[in-house]
Amino acid sequence: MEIIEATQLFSALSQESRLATVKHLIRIGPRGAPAGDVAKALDVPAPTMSFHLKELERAGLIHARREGRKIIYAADYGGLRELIDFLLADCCGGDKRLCGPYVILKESA
Amino acid sequence: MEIIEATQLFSALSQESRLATVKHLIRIGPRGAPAGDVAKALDVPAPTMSFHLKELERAGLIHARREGRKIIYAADYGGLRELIDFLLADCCGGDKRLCGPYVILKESA
DNA sequence: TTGATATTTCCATATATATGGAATTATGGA
DNA sequence: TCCATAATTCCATATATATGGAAATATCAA
Repeated sequence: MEIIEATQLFSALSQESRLATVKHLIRIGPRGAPAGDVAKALDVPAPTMSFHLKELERAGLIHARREGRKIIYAADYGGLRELIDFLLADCCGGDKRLCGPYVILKESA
Repeated sequence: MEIIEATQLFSALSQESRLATVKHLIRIGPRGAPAGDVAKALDVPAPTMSFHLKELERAGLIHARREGRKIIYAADYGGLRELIDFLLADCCGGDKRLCGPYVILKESA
């Protein structure tokens, strides 16, 4: 992953509501949740939530689909894996002091 | 790790020069490098580099020590490990879709 | 159509971050 | 002391990000 792409991922996760959103959507699983439900769960006004959801989507950490009049957001596991892969492989270069307790069993996607 | 602490780590890594600095200092190893050398290596003016090094130090990703008239910066492996741990454990909660290829061999620090 | 619901876009405002030249502080050597 | 080196702080400026009310858009149901 290019360093510039990585900074965009980090930037997306550098805001409290957004990090909480990602955490929330991972917990919910692939089925996801409508924007309004996420806003309620995090106690954030709708326009603010909409802004943050767009940011996360732009970074490739979540994705959206329409279902009737609801827009369902769900975690994008690919984008999240890329970030973890970047930290463990690209950035840290398999350094034992960083990756010590983690072992890569197979090549990452 | 608290979600607010994690956003501070992500924020520190959300800037190109800073992420490159961390990568550079990890490569160099625990001995570290003086501020001026890092600035030259990344082709960044001294005051700008100083600003970014402070940000990284504040986040706990690097640390500084004086050696004569030089100030030596080195990667803080603890801070970096916390971030990886947060992503794999706290945030993703051991979700197979995210942690799939990684295995935690022992409890993290 | 009309109305209710779901979400987004618009936009003014506030706050935070990044940049780098000039001046300042700190250290060591002659 | 005087000079050169190393790094920081100061500060003006530029840019980016966050916030949320009001208005606009989209969908469905009666």
